[in-house]
Amino acid sequence: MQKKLPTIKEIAKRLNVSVSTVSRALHDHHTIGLRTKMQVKALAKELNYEPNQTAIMFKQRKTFIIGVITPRLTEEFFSTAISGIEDVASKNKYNVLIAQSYDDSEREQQIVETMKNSRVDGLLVSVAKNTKSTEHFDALKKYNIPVVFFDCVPEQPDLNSVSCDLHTGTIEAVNFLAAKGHKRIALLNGPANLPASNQREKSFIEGLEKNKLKADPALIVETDLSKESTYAAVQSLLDLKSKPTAVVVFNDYVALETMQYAKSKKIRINKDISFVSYAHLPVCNYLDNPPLASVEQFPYEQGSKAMDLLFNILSDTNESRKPEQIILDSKLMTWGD
Amino acid sequence: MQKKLPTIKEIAKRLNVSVSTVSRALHDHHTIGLRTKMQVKALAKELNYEPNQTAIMFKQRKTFIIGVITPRLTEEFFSTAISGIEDVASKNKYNVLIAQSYDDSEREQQIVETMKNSRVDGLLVSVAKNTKSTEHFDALKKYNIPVVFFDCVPEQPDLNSVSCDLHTGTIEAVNFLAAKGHKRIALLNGPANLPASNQREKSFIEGLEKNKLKADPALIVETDLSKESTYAAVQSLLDLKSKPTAVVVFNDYVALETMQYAKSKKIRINKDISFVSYAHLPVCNYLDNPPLASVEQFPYEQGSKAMDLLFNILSDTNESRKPEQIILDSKLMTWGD
DNA sequence: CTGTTAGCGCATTCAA
DNA sequence: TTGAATGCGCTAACAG
Repeated sequence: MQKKLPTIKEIAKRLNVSVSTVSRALHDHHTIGLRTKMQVKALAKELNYEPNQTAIMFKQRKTFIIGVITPRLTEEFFSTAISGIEDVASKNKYNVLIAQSYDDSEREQQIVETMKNSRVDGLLVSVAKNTKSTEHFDALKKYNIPVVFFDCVPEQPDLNSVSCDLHTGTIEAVNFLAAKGHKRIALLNGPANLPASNQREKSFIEGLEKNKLKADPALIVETDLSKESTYAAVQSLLDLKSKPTAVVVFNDYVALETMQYAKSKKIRINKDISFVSYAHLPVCNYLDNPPLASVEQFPYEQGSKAMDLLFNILSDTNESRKPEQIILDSKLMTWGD
Repeated sequence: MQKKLPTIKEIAKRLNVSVSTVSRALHDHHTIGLRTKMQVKALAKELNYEPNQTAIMFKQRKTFIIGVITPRLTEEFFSTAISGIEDVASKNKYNVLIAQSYDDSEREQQIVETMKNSRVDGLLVSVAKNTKSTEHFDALKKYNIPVVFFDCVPEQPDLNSVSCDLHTGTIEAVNFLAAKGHKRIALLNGPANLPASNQREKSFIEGLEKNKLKADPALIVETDLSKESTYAAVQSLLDLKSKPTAVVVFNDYVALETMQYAKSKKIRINKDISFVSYAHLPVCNYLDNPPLASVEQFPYEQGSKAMDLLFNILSDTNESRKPEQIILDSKLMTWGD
């Protein structure tokens, strides 16, 4: 329970002026006398007056709070994205409320409900993996709470979103390997039901074709992202009569497990088989054998741009603004300085 | 700007009852007729009525928001701690507002100000490295906003805090190395002005003594945590006539750099020189040569216990509650399953 | 330039 | 069991 703090009423009483005068003085309203303004400000400072934000939220129907929902914080991708969000938000005097869905659609739905009730001014969401429908977000429209999706964006038109197109990076990855002379390049992909997986596969095949390599279906395998599933997928590649000499892996985490497993099978990393991945985690810098390269998806930029977009929407008086999809290009990068 | 939503007044009008009746009905107040209660609830559901949290915050002088300030989110330690906080908070219907100080004391101060103005019910803080004074937190007492510090706790009595005592883990670390036959054990410590460094050094020396090893001052070196400084510190150890055979390193990040540098100097990791560290980052699992062991500081537990403590303080009617310092024991751990 | 007044949505005290 | 009235702190429309 908050303590009782000085209010404009208090200041008004002491100065024998009206509350509106005090309010105007504190806001540098143009219809205020310089003398009274000075007096009011002086007393305000003396009393350590601070406007009661909750009263302002209530009155203005505006909380200056942005809600952010991500699957988890501990994944560096998301904490970096949130840093981007927070930096932009704080520059605009907004606060950031966070919650984790743990990739659980139901929990996500519940969080949306909470955020709605606490009257956030807007929402930034990277959806849970198993979120298929966007119904629980549609409800927010009725409440005039704009949503901007980022990174993991629902497959649906007419949404505001910021995402990173994996196409360029994937093509670069295949080019990179092809340039090194690899002919049999495998794709260790994520679950087929993820848009992220489809994008990778599509671009991967396109990359092969561009390099006049034919796509062998046996070289495209899939993991549900669990360790066991990844191991099985890798093993299936190793079991092939004609093994791949290079693998494009779903992301760095999976790549770490993949390489660990391969190593245990006496495969020499990046010699017998080369690896390229997605995410470009800084920590791979410290590996003895990191993937040769990794597709950067710019989480900080995604976060900050999503926040920018949300602010644009919020400050847009036009009610029926067209949804905007901002798409960044991914980029193949190495860990060299 | 929020849209106009159904209010209790609206429900009251439609049902030809008073607003107070509606309010009571929705709260299952005991002085309410069953019939009217049912009617009210039915209509509330039909209209999709949701109580306006901002009005409640305003009226009740309570926001159900907890502010969390950490140096940065991208460090897994902190994002894990925040997960602990968020899990406990959401179980108690509280929301979590986050902000990063980037280890800058001034920025931290500014954030405290913002949080104070947005009337958070309480604050959880892991202070910036260069924060010496706690003045900016003292101010919060006047506003009745309790603060619980965690992990990086100011050296000052009479604070509420949750921290992890490095003593046990450090002793275990030295024992561990001594048991492996190491006689010359070095400490690559952090900046001397950090409490965290002092704790390590004190316990380190105690550990040596317990193992009847004498502490050689030349074996205690220091890094300001920058890569260059770390390299220099490592080099100074390698330059010794009588090199250490084992090093206790400030944390895993520093250890990664240390080992990378040592490797470049043809030192065989954990053969020529063994390494033990602090933090126990999961990602070290994937290194070819992780430190042999690392002192776990239980960020999730620190976060959740700090949140628990804050709730206890918040629900404590007793104004002058004694400050409580909760101290967890650290623990030396390896990355083996 | 300044004062008066109303009202945001809700909980709550006092009457009935 | 219910209603009427009040006020939380602030902004803003309107009147002077």
